[in-house]
Amino acid sequence: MVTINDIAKLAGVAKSTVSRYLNGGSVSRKTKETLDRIIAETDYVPNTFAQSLKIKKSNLVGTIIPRLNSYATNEILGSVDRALKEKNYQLLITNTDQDVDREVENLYALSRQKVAGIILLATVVTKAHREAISKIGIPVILLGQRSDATYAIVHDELDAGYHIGKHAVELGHKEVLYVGVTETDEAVGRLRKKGVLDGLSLSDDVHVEEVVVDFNYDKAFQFLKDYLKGSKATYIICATDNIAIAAYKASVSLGKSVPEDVSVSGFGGYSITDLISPSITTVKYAYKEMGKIAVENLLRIIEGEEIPRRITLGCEFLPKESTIARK
Amino acid sequence: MVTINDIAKLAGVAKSTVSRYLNGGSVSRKTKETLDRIIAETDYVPNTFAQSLKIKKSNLVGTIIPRLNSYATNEILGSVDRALKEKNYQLLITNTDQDVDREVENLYALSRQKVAGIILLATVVTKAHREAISKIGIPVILLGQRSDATYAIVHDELDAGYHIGKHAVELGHKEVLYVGVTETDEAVGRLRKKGVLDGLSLSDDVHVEEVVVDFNYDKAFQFLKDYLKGSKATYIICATDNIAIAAYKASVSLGKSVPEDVSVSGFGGYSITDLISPSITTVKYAYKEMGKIAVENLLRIIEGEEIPRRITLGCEFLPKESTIARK
DNA sequence: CTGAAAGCGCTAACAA
DNA sequence: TTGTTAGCGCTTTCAG
Repeated sequence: MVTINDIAKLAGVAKSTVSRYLNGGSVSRKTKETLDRIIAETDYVPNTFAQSLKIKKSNLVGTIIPRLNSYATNEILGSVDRALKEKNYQLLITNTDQDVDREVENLYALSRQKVAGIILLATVVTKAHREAISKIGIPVILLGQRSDATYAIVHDELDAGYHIGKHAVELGHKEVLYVGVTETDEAVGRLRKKGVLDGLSLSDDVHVEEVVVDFNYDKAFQFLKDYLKGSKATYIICATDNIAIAAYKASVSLGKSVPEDVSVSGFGGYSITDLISPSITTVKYAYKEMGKIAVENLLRIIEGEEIPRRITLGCEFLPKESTIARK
Repeated sequence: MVTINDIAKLAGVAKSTVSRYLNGGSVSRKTKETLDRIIAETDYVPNTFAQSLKIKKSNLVGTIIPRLNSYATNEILGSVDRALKEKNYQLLITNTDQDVDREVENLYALSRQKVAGIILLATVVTKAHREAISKIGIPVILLGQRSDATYAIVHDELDAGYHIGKHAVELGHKEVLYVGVTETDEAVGRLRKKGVLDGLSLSDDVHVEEVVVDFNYDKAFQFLKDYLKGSKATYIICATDNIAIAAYKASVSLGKSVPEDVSVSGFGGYSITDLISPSITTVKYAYKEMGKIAVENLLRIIEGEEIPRRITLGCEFLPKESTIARK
């Protein structure tokens, strides 16, 4: 391995000169040319550990995600990655497999790696999270959940829910089933549902039934396949697109057709909602934008600038075949 | 920031003793207890840069992937991550957005980060790849493509293709359309197709037409929507599940029903093949196993052990509704 | 513009 | 078992 010392010797200068050259300091024209040549010849690359050890920070940005195979996660990660690359940072991804404790563990693990900042796709924010965030002393941006513990970028869940609730009312549905997720998930479990109920309350004779399922497609499907037998709902509002697809499949398996017998909608704007027939009504979130803004702001915090503690991103209502009869 | 020196002073021992304690060397019972306490009190964590600088290797393993939002990638990455975590390694993911040049760039970028090893989900292996691999002097495992440049774990593409070809023949199809991808992709473009043609040749009066499309769903769909107008094929064999879905959608948009008018199948075993109706006949690859073995072997190489240069993973043929009339 | 020297936090001989 | 010492490769004063 060739080091800065080797380069210095080869060039007949001190290593501090090489360092200056490397970091854009002033060097004479002649020294620059020699160094240009020698570095090219030797394929020298600085040792990032030595650099980081010295300057006490790395070019790594950590992310903590609940799972890899999720449309939302992928969209966000993709744009985070792109934005980071532009700024010469490397993405360090840690996956928690939906285990909340591991979110906290990873917060500490990433701090040990001395990442410059952390982007946390949180599901809940517990006391342990707050403690970790304050303890590690590294900028953390929360995505999808709000908390006073740190900066957060969130979707407008209330508005998203409201769109769907209103949609159901406008279509004249009276029996609605809301298939939600645990309320410990503040954003998806509580706010999204609240928005839906707000929208539904535009009419006073809508009857709403509520159930809670797992985020996981298979589990949701297994549950609904049974549950829907006893349901007389004409509109099933699901808290995510995955659950919506499970509800659709479950309905079909019970001999009901969508949207003729029962309407189904989700949230998220996953591309799969267009791939199946009928296409699924949904609300599209600004995942790409979220990732981009997260990076921009994180780097800003790292530079010591101020940014807003809360940013709320808009969403887009996309009515499709699953709630509106096909032509 | 608390360092090993602080701990040493607090405990009244030399830092080498602390280091030994940290790395499982022998320390007296008494020293151990003091250190236990002090480290807990101070929340001390070793500086990974200093460690890595010293021992000249990191606990990072790099991966290079063509894109994030792919079922195959996610499956592999998930199991790689899991396996790595068990061994106390961190995953560093770099995304190339399908840009082959960036695969090579990332090889160098990862070597600069001094990753302990690299798992490369390659699409092609060019001379530049080979050069990079030999230059960086870091173990590289290739996934999905074989090359004499380094270790490789691949799917049994020939067998997979053969299954599908044979299936078409057994169903009595005479007019088959093969929708493939570029042959620069050795595994998917060439071997998979070869397997299919081998299978089809079990009958001598099958007529095969071939076209090449992009891996991208939208692009494939746009192309097929037009192309299929002039096709009289009764079975469309697609090189990936995504393309199969595009072919299915395109067929439907042309008023043909699947599988009554035309059969469609893919490769991969993506979960979406079960989500749409009709479910899509496919060949399931051992993605999870691939990731797991990749990690096991990579760590083995890092430890200096020998492993086989080539590993071929089996696949599973899954006939479904898109080629076999629904009950 | 350049060089000498100190030191980032850690590990690993080597001696005691 | 423990401490001393010498770096790992780099950046950064501080003199020159």
